[in-house]
Amino acid sequence: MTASAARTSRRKRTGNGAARRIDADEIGLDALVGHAGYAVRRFQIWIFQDFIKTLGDVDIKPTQYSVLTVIGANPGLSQMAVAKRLGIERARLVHLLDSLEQRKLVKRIKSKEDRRSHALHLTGQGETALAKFKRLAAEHERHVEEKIGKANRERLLQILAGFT
Amino acid sequence: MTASAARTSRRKRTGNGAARRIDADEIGLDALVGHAGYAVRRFQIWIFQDFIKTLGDVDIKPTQYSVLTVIGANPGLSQMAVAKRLGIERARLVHLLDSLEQRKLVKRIKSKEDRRSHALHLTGQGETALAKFKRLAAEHERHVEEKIGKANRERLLQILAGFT
DNA sequence: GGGCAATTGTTGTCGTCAACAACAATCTTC
DNA sequence: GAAGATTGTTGTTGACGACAACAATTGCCC
Repeated sequence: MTASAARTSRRKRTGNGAARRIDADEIGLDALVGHAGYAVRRFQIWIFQDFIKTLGDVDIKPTQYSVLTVIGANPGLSQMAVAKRLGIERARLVHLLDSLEQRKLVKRIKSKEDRRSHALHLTGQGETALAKFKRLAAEHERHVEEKIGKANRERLLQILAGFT
Repeated sequence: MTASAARTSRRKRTGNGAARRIDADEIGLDALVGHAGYAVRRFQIWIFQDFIKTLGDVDIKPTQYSVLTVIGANPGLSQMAVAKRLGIERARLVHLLDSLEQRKLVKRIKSKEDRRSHALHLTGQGETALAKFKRLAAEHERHVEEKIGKANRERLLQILAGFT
């Protein structure tokens, strides 16, 4: 049916149609190639793994990094505002902030304007730590460049700019 | 510090530095813009949601679709081969196939060459169903085109071709 | 050719994460 | 002031990846 059915293999046993011993890279994906979602999913897995590995020493994962970055750039934000901006549920953000607060990177300050909400700030430690995280994140970004090419990375960011 | 700190708001109360009432779209992302991983993650969320919605009537999710497509294009594959090719763990694939087999889309046939393994095939129902799924998936792909542009989608697939 | 390592499918556990629902405290609105 | 909305919190559920253990079977090695 497809081209892959005619390929050879380490232990070929063609003819009866049953199980041949084949390698993963000779399996045809057929319609799957040409699906943006599939390519994006695989790429996203790769990129997250590299991020986690590159920031492994400081134990910061992508979501934590995004939270710290947004708070650093917008001190005093409420949890609701951060959650909405990053597309995180506020229930999830609670635990994320619990962890970051325990590590003394972030502090929740009771707002006086709205006593329901917390104004989020980086601690002193948090600021210097974030600076280091950003350096490591830049290193990770260089890995992306090495993987797909500098120009392609630029183009990718341009294409997906509407989703930030 | 950042430009966003000087912006206005619905209920501005600048000066004391505490909580202002601000909208999500006026929060600066600072360093987050320019991170490929963040853009890709947001895009992937959007694209999966659209896929799930578009294939909602037939209740097929992206992973199920990828499994059916690979089996359809390579009949007789073992579970191990499918798992390796799609980057799914074989433990996870067990449940996926249980579900697809219950829905009479896929059948596991005991292989005679290697009695440990199962040769995976689509059923008759599975073939006609997959044809329908592919039509819906093509519709989803058109949504992607409308979102980012036809040329950009092509370029995206080209850039990420190495991850399929 | 007999024994040992590797592979395949399966089951189970653990930790992460998104999606909800419910709740108390507080704010907004009328 | 009362009713409804919002904020942070807690808890539950289900999907998912990573791992480990296991039986059945195969491949390999001496």
